[in-house]
Amino acid sequence: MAANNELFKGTLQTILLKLLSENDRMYGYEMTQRVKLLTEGQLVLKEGALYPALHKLEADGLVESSTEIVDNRVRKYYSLSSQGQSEIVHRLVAAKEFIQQLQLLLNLNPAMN
Amino acid sequence: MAANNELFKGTLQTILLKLLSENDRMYGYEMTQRVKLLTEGQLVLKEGALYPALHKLEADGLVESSTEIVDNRVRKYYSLSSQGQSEIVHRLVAAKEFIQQLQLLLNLNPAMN
DNA sequence: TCTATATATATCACTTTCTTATATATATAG
DNA sequence: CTATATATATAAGAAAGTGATATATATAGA
Repeated sequence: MAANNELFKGTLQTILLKLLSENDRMYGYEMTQRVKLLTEGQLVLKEGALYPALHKLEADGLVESSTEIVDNRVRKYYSLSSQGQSEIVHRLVAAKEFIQQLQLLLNLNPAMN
Repeated sequence: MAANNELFKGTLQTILLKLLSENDRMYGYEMTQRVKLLTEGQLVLKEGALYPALHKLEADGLVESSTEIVDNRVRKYYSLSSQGQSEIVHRLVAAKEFIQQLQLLLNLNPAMN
């Protein structure tokens, strides 16, 4: 998933849910482009990570999908389920705590920049 | 490794190297206690993650170990190798970038707290 | 015309890294 | 006698990535 480091392991689902919480509906390829744009090319979502992750989120009931034909190509739109909407709230709290603990352990607190 | 979330996947090696960069020498059990103390019990290093990680760091030449008998019990001290000392610098840069990108993607920027 | 690239999704073999459980051993507290 | 703390180690299994491959359409360029 990550372009240059291993640290993003475990964060992909949260990133995808967050994208969907802001965009109502998105398709996989669109997510890869959005992330690339937001991180200025530093983080590249690979298909081998992305699609299985989306399938798992759907199997777990956190997202719903619908397939459409656009420009003669198959496109699969995802959106947050109601369960996914409550789940992303918890995931963001967990992510925030994770970042704080990691900054603490690595002495990377924002105040020390 | 983590007490309550999956996000720490991939960060364990960096945390261990950082501990050793600050402490000259530490043994495994000591690291678990140190992390527990620093995170106020929120992050618990499990043995099944810790010891294999230390063995891997040693196999990769980033740490060195020496065994001692203390209080009649075996204790294995680890310290950074010279390679480990240069590696931790890069890992901390990568961790810092990782945190910034994650904050960006999840809208968890410090300024928004 | 052919090729490369972009768009778009999917799966599979493999690797890494974790969890959970088990094992061993000593010391101390109840 | 038992539980807990100290201390290290490994093994089976799960989860989540990487890298490669496959399929299909559209477009740009040589």
